Amino acid sequence: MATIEDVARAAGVSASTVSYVLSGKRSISPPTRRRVEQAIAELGYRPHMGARALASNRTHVIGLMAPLRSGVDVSVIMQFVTGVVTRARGFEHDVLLLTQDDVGGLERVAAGSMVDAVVVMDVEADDPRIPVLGSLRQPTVLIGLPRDAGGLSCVDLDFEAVGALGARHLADTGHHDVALLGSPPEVMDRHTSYADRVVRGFTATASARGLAATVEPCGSSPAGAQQAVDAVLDRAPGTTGLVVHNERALPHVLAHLRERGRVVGHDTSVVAVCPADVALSQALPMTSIDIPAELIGSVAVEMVMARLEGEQPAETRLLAPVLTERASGTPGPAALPVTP
Amino acid sequence: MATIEDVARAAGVSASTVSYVLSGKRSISPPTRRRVEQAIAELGYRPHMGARALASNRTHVIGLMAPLRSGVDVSVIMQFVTGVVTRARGFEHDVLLLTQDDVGGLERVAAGSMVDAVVVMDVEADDPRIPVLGSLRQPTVLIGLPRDAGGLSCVDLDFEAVGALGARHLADTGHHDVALLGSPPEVMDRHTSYADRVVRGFTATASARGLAATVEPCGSSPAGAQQAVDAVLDRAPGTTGLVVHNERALPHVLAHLRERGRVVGHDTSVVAVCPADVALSQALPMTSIDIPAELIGSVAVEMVMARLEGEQPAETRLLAPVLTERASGTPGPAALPVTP
DNA sequence: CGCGATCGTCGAAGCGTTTCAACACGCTAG
DNA sequence: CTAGCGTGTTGAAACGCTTCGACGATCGCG
Repeated sequence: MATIEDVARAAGVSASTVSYVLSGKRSISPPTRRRVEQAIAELGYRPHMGARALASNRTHVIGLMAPLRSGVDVSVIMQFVTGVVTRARGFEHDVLLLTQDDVGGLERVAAGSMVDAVVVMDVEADDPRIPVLGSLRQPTVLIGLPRDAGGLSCVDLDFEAVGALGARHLADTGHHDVALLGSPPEVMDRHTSYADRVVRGFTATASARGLAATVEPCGSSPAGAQQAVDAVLDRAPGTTGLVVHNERALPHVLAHLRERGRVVGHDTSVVAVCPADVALSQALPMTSIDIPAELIGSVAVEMVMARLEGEQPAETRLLAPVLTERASGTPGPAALPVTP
Repeated sequence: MATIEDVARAAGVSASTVSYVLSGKRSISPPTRRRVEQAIAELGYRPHMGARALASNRTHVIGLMAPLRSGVDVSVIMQFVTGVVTRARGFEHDVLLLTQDDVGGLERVAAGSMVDAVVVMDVEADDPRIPVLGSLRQPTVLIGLPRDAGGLSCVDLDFEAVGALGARHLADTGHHDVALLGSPPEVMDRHTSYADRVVRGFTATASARGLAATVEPCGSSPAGAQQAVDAVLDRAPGTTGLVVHNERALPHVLAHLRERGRVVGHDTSVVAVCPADVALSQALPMTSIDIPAELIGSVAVEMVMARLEGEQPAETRLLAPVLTERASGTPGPAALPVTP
């Protein structure tokens, strides 16, 4: 491997000059710059990142902690990761991947100076990683909204607004009896931040609009979905509008609604909360509230990068949800007052 | 941050002694070792990985190139990644994540000595990354089976055996008219290695067993699945046994078979080729040939690690597929010779 | 015409490890 | 009693880069 010295020699300059050509931190005369650049090209020189990190205290790597256990909303996770990696590359950074359960890993890579900054996904209401993150010297951004961010920056979809938007849309299209099929029971019980927030937004807006609202957790398996649908339809048979916030259960919910004689998009409205591609790959194109996971990932990187330059104060950014109408929506009873 | 010098001072030894305690490359007397370990604990010392990489030429990081574009078999990809990261941690290594399209990234991280080794996922029959990988000084393992590995090591599920196993199972359970619903047309056309191999194994074994076999690409969308099912059933209405090798299309294939009056697990046998968790989360628990993605990922790491120590010759490992019978299988006509 | 400012370049001092050669010490064997 | 050996420890030299301070040259200006 060619070193900076080799390049310097080939270009007839000193190593520091080469370094300045590379970093642009000092002005270099055009002819010198040209000679250096040519030498770099000829030798195929690549700076040794370890040496660079040692000298400059910058690794050009950011750590990303992602929930790799398969199961929950895989495609959302992939999109987060894609957003993070892609945006990081835009800042000339690479991404070191940590698994969710490897809590010690955060301390390890941070204290070992393997990363310049850290992004953590899937943060829960009372996340045990928050104190750890607070003690790192690297800037940190959380994807998710913990109860107490402990002075850390956060970014997330505004899930409370998601719930509200779902309820509002159903109300606006004439539904009166509505239900939210939420996350799996275990997620609900864990009080994963987003699950609670959706419920809160949904029930608040439903009651403000005078709707009769039911909330039911919903397992991701066919059986779980069936059970949830049954629970809602048995308890409130008049339900005509549903918000479904469980990507994996969605197909099974649709299937079971059908089995119970409901025709989605005709006598029953379903609003899915999921990434657009998932909404489109159902049996019926779903009216949905998008989870812009890739965008959130890239915003997270931007925030963390900003903190890597100047000292920014902690900040929380909640992205406004957007609803797209597709085939699974239909006017509810109140929209057709004359029909019995 | 405490440095190795701080630790040395606190323990009353030299820096090199601390280094040897850490690496175990030289014997250290028990009392000294104890003092050093205590100093490390007290100071919360963590070696600076950049410095270590510079001095030792080992980063303790492996590069992983993964197809992050969401869409194709997300859960399989996640499981690969999980397998790689988890196993790498077992070897005290971390994982740097590269996206599939960032071909230059390979050269960048390798030449910049950011990684000790590279694992590349989703390798195609004629993959443009192979020549690049061949020129790296770091050991490399491909997940997938290119036409010409160019002297690189590979690991993959034996997809030819998968196709054969599917056909054999259907033959053994008495089916005569069988079909393979394969990957999406674009994947087939790209001659992605595994798609071709499944087809080859399936048709060869089917014809060896005297079956009438149809092969049909199958898009992942509801429409694509429907079309594929229609194509098979229209062309060969007597088909009673299906192998489906498309995780995303699977639910739609099942739904459409049902719409066409087929009762899977009763008059029609379906063997899914997919990870076990996907097989279990269908409307009906699927008889399936597992794609042990996590295992493959961890094997890839083991291979690359072996190459990091001694010089191993290139090697190709194909994992034997395993079929698990569940509810979607049923005896075919030949198994009931007396019934008309 | 001389003076200070500006520009481009350089030498050297780190950055925090690893590792090699060497050394001190206490033993054993001759 | 000493030569020789093994064991545990050390000092110093890398590793490849960044960056600070300094220096000579060039320039504008009074």
